[in-house]
Amino acid sequence: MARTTPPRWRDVAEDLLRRIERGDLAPGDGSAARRRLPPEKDLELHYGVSRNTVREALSWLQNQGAVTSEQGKGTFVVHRPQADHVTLSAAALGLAPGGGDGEWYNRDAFIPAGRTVTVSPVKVEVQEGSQLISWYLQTDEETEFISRHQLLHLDGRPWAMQTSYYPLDFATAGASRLLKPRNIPEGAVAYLKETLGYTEVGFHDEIRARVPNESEKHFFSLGDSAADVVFETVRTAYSESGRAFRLTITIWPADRTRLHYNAGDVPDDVLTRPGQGGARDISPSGDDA
Amino acid sequence: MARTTPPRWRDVAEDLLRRIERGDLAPGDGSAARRRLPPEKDLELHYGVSRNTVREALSWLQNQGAVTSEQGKGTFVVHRPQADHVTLSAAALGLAPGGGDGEWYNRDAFIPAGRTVTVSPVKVEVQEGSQLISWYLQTDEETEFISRHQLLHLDGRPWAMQTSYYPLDFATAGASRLLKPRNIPEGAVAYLKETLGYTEVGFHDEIRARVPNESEKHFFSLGDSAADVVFETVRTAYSESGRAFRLTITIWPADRTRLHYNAGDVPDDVLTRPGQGGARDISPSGDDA
DNA sequence: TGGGATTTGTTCGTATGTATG
DNA sequence: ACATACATACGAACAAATCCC
Repeated sequence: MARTTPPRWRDVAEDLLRRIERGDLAPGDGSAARRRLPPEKDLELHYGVSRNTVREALSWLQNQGAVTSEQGKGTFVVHRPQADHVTLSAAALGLAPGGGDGEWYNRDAFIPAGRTVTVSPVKVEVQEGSQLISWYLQTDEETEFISRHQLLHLDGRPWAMQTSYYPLDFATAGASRLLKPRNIPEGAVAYLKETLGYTEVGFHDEIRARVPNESEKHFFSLGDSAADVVFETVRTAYSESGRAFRLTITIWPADRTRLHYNAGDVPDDVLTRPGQGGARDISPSGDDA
Repeated sequence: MARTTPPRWRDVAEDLLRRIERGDLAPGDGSAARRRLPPEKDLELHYGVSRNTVREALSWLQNQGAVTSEQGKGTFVVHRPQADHVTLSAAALGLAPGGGDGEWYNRDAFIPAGRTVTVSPVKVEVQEGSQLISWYLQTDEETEFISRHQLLHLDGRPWAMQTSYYPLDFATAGASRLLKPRNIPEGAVAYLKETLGYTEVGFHDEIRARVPNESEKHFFSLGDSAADVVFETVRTAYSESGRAFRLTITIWPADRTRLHYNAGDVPDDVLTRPGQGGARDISPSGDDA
C-alpha cells in the first residue's frame, strides 16, 4: 500500500524549499550575499518537530543541491555561478573561428573571446594494459600507452581535468617530446603531424555524466549532492586512413558547465557566443514527431 | 583545522563499499541476481556501532548510488544496466546512414540497428511568454508557442522525454497539423518543408546535466542519488536563411545513456555502432598540450 | 588573546510505523 | 497473525568549528 501522508521531514523540506525559492527566508539577514537559513533550533521550534527531523529535511535539501551546511557557521542557500559554455565541435577541424592549431583547448574546446585558460604542468605516465584505452584506440590489451595529464583553469577557476593517451610507439617513432613533462606549444596534433605525418580528419565524442571521484571532488570543490556530478567526454580522433588517432578524456564539473555542438550551417554568433544569445528576429518551421 | 579521524559512519560506509566491490558481501546469498547486504541489525553487531550510525553509512552509500534500500525487504547493491548509446550528430542533415527523413529519432538521434523505439501519443499545448524558449528561438517574449511533447521508449523501456517548440504562426501559416495531437509520420521537419518551405541546414546543441524533477523521476524510475541525474539536450535548428527554425528539448536518464557526436571523417563502424567497438588495429599520432 | 556562546556534526538510545514474506 | 526489515520520529549528550565580545 502506498503511503498516504508524507513524512514530517518531507513537509519541512518542501516548505523550506518554497521559502527559499520565494526568497523570504532569513528575514533579518536578507542583506548578505549568501542567504542563510535559520539555525536548526529555530526551525525545530517553528515547525514543532525534533532537531533530528529538521536535520532529515536539511539533509534531503543538501542532496538536492539546494543548501549546504557548514559546521559552526550555519546552513546556506547554494549559489550556483553562471555556467561556462564550451563548444566542443566548432574549433576543431578548422570548421569555425580559431582554426585548428595551437593548444588543445584552441582545437578541441572553443570558448568565447575574452576568457583566459591557464594550464598546469603536464604529468606524463606510461601505462600498460588498460582495457578501456585499448578498446577506444582499438589496440591489443598489452599495448603500452603514454598518458599526458593536465589541470585546466578558466579565468583562474578550476575548469577541466584532461588526459590524452597514445601508444608508446609514438615516442620511439620520432615524437619523443610526448614523453617529456612539458607543454607542446604548437599543440600535440601539429607536432605529431610534423613528426609522424598524421593528419586529423575527424573525431568521435562520447559523453557521460557520473559521480566524481575524490580527486575530481577536490579539484572542482564538489560535495556529495546530486548536483555535484561531472561530465566525462571521451574524444577519439581519426587519421586520414581511418585509424584511431588519439584519445582525450576530459572531466568537466556539470554544475557549471554547458557543452555545445554545432553541425551544418549555423549563424556565426551562435558559433562564437554559445549561451550568450544573439538578438535576432524570428521565422518559422518546426520539427518533432 | 581539518578533522584528523573520519567519523565512524564513514569507516562503516567505506568498508561496506570495499566489500561490495570485492563481491564478498552476503555470503549465504551470493546466488541471487541482486546482491543483498546484511540487515541493519547485523551490521550494528558487526561494526559495533548503533543502528543510527549504520543508517548514516547506508544513507551515504545510497546518495553515492551504490546501494538502495527497500522497506521490508532489505538493502541491495544497485545494478546499473548497460548503457544505451545515442548518436546525436550522425543521422541529421544526411551526414550518416539513416538519411534525414522520418520521425525525429531517425533524424536527430541515431540508434544502433535492431533496437525498437515506441512513441507515446503527442501532447500538444499552446504556451505564451516563456523567456527560455524565446531566448533560444530569438523571438519576442510575448510570442506564443506550440509545444509537442512525447515519451519515448527503447525496446519497451523508458528512454527519453522530448518536447519540441515552434511559434504558433506556423500552424496558421499552413502547417495546421502541428496543432493536432497526432504523430506526423513523415516527420515534422519534412512536413514543414512541404507546407512552409523551410529547409534545415544546421543545428546547435547545448547539453547540461541536472537533478530530475518529479515527473522525470517518475518516468525513468529515478531516486534521489547523485547517480540519478538527467541530461537535458537543447537543439536549435536553423533554416537556410540562418534563422532559428525549431527547438527540441530532450531529457535522458544519465545513468543509462551515453551521448555521441561525430565530426569530419569517421570510420563507418564508429558511426553505426557507437559504444559497440569495432575491432581493428592501431596506428599512431597523438594530441593534447 | 581568551573564553563563552552559537551552530552544526556525530553518536547513542528508544519507540513506533509500515511494508514484506 | 507473526517475524523480519527498513522508515520515521523523538530525546539526549558531547564534539568540533566558528563567532563574538
